[in-house]
Amino acid sequence: MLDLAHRLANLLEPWFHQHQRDLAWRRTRDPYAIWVSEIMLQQTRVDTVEAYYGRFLERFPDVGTLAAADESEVLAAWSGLGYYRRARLLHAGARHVATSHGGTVPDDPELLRKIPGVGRYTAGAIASIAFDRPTALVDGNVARVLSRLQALENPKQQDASAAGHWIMAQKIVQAGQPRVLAQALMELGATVCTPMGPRCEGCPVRSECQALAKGLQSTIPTPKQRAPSPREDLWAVAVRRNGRVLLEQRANEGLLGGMWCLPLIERKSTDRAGAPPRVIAEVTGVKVKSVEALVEPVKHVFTHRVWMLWPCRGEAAVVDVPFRAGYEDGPGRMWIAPGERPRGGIPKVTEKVLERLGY
DNA sequence: CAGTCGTGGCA
DNA sequence: TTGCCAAGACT
Repeated sequence: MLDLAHRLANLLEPWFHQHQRDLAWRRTRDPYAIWVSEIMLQQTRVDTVEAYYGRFLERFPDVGTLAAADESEVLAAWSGLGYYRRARLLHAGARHVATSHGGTVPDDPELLRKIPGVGRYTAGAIASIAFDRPTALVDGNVARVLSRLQALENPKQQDASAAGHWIMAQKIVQAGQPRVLAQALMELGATVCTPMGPRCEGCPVRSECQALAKGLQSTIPTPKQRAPSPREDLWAVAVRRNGRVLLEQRANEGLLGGMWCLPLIERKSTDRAGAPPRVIAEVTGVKVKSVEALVEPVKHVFTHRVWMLWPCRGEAAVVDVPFRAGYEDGPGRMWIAPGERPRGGIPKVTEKVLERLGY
């Protein structure tokens, strides 16, 4: 009698060959391309990634190109994809591989793990998918599949960090073709063993599923409770000068680190006519002669907070003074005309506000 | 180790 | 409309 891992492997391999989705990153065995896809896919839906993956690889076709690029170019290519630290870590990772491995992505999980932005999951994914090395990988999909298969009702055992999952995943990927089984486990979680309304009728491993046998397929894993997102009301200040508006690059650390945004100023319940000119001058270094507030705020929901951005225009007191070349105004400051954008990264939230303001 | 970090789609 | 959450890494 085969053990569970081998029975699962024997069921998953033919199922994956027949039912896998046709995804761009499955049409290559280039470890660099697979690495890029894994970083993009972190906490991000397949449909979203598909819009970025091809363009990114055209612009940065190999490790050397990415390593040689400016960070601003990388962030520009990542704009709109979110979790921008991933892009900066990927860039740092490319430089690490270029420097320490001569531009060749290593196949050893221990070495992969040393690449910036590559954690335990991604190291396992690259090793197993790109190099067909039997290396465990547990993401949200795999954790859910394995939790249901074994009817694990303890939330600590359900988490992707649970030791039991990594042991089981290791046994499964080495019970057949690692490249196939690694993707099959995730594909099953993404298309059949979904968080809500799992399609157990079409599941290749339903005969092995203890959750289904107990009728627990919809209650495992236990939904995690999240703290409510605090709401922040901010003025999004469009300081205008000669028809251009000032953008500033945010600090490298923290939310939207390194991205280009309008200056943001805390909006107190007392002021409604716009950000106080004195505060605008303090924050931007530009004196404004008048401020005009728009009526409707732009709502932007992050994972852990909600921004209510209140656009307001401030006309610079000094006009008709020529800009410097390129309209750059010192490091991290730039004046843009309507339809124009800085070299670097622009988050969606900035695009939303600029559009509202007619830029 | 619990918190941080974007965005969009869907029930 | 609101809430949930999707191929995690890092601190």
